[in-house]
Amino acid sequence: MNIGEIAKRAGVSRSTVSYALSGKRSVSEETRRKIQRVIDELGYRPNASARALANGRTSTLGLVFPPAGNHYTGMQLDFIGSVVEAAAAYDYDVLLSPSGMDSDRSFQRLLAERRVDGAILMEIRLQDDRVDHLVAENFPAVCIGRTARSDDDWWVGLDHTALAAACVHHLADLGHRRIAFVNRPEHLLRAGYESAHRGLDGFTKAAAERGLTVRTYCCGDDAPSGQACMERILHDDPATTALVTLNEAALGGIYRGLAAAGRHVPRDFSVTGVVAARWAETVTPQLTAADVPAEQMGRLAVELLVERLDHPDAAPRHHLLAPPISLRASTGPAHPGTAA
Amino acid sequence: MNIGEIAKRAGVSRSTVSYALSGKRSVSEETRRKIQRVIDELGYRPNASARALANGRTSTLGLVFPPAGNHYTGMQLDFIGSVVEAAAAYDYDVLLSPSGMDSDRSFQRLLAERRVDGAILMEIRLQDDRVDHLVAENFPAVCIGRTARSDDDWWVGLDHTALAAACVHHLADLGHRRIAFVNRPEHLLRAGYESAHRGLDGFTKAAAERGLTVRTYCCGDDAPSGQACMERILHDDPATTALVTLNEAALGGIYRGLAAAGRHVPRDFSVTGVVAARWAETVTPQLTAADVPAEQMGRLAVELLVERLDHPDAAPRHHLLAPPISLRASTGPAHPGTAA
DNA sequence: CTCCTTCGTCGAACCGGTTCGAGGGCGAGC
DNA sequence: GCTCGCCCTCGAACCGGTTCGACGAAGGAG
Repeated sequence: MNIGEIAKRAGVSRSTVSYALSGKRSVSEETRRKIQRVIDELGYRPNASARALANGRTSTLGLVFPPAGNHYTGMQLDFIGSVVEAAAAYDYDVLLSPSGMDSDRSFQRLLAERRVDGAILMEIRLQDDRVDHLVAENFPAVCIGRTARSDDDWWVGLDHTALAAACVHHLADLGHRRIAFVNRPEHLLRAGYESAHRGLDGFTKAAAERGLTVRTYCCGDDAPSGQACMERILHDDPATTALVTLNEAALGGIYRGLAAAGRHVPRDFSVTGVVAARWAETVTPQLTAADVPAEQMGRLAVELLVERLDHPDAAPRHHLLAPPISLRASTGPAHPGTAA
Repeated sequence: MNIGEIAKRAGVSRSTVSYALSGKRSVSEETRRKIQRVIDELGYRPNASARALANGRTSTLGLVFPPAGNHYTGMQLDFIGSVVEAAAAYDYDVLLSPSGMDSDRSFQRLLAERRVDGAILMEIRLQDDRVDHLVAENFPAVCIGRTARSDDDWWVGLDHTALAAACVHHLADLGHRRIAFVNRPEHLLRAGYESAHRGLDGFTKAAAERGLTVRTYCCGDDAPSGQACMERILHDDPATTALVTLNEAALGGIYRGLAAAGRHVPRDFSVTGVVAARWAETVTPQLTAADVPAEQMGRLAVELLVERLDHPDAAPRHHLLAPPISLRASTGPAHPGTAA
């Protein structure tokens, strides 16, 4: 039942049981065995709440992500999985908190009620009140993504600017001159989501550098939106021969839109973007893309957070990742007849 | 800081502050306002661990799912999202526990250390030690899926037998005579996962009823495995004209395998199965399938669990769902020339 | 033989809430 | 005017651990 019960049955005091379990003071071998036997018999495990209250640590990490109203993307899901696994390796549990908006109830619960020792934030915005709030309180947190001013903060991020630019250069090298950009949904762009902004930035600058003609689009996070977006692209400029996308969930729809328009990938039209490998391999032809290393990022985020928890005064650290483009089957040279 | 600090500044006792917050005893309007002002000034929120210790409830639900080593399927991910959202509506947090195996460390933590008030289990096996254990302890839990003996238990499940059978009948009605079944990976089947078993059962019985020639396959949870499996199917019996699958993650590979073999869907080959709508819509042509209502199931699981927590002696309840087949574009009449 | 350590154990206080029983103040009823 | 009862409020105990200071016994040094 509780530690007092164990103590009574072992004929020792509560504190001795506690020391036997924690090893923070020496306990005679004989006493330790006596206690251990009682514990094994009763299947005793110390109560987590009591322990958390006494030593001020909950052994739980918070994972803060936007509410699922708009479905999760595969990338977000991969993050969740890898964070949970990595946390388990450090003996931390993970508490999920669907808190997109600033200072909402769920977020407050996590922090102010001290349910978690630290937090990992997903879907960061360039100006993010949640992050500002955490930084101001010096609360141990690590972001997956980074805000506009991120030098003195803890995060693991993708270099979306460089990745989008790499996609543009890849297409330009293949001879494409008129390309489109399919971004995340418009409300996310307006809200300032960093991947949407930096990706768009990288795309636009690289395209200007290479003198390409571009159009940029926002697209809902689902297949039907992807198809509609593809139709719009071909309607707006039928001479478009390639696109770059950050929108994983729209990918299936984009492919369908191309098929419906009679464009063969990659002969008539090239598609590339920033997408986790397992999703890039789902479509046919498989997508040439900068593979988002979601698992690695989740693991790194946990490692950083654990380090920050163990060394409260450590200097901020971060990892900026820029995976190379994996050449698969969705891009090819611009068709001479099609190029404008 | 803590309730004592609030009490001191408001000039009352700690118990009065507690009652003012909980409303379990009446507090004069004046005192209440005084306390509230101090709380607002200091931004006080009661410590969750202390509260949990005192009243024996953590306001947290555990979500037990298999470790991500084998990646999550879209369905699992939809469950996680909907469970978290539904739980938030009832003021519960959700603690994730990656515990596929019986009685492993993470599972023990949740239960024995009383980190959660109740648990939701995913990926149930026909004989499931975890479930037996929970039932034996009368621990408040709800399964997404059901064991072999499930009458006196709490669960939300899909009628996989009926769904697989419905798929078979749909194909038989279209004139298909030689069909295949693509199941979840073999190790899951061997481990006794209920969806794999019941789905296979329903498929086999319905096919026998209709006098169809069948082959059944296990297939890894990813696109490359799906493609390999498709190749095997066409190699083993080139006259196969349709298949039924429970394996969402393999779907993209199955389509690719068909394309590689020059089989057009649905003209030359029909594909159907049990898949969440948003994934069925991702492939081209869109999949005719029994749409797994993942969101509804997650919500129902939380509702059942909350009810069980509120009424510890309530009789077991469950929901068996059998969504109809949504006709999309991946099935068609057996081609006269192709049918054996 | 005495003094001083060291080792093992214990009791008590504490973490920050909740809850119970008791008691003070005040108005109503007789 | 006294008593009864109600409304508020308070102090103390409790939830189940951890941790600190103290203390008795055993052992080594002088």
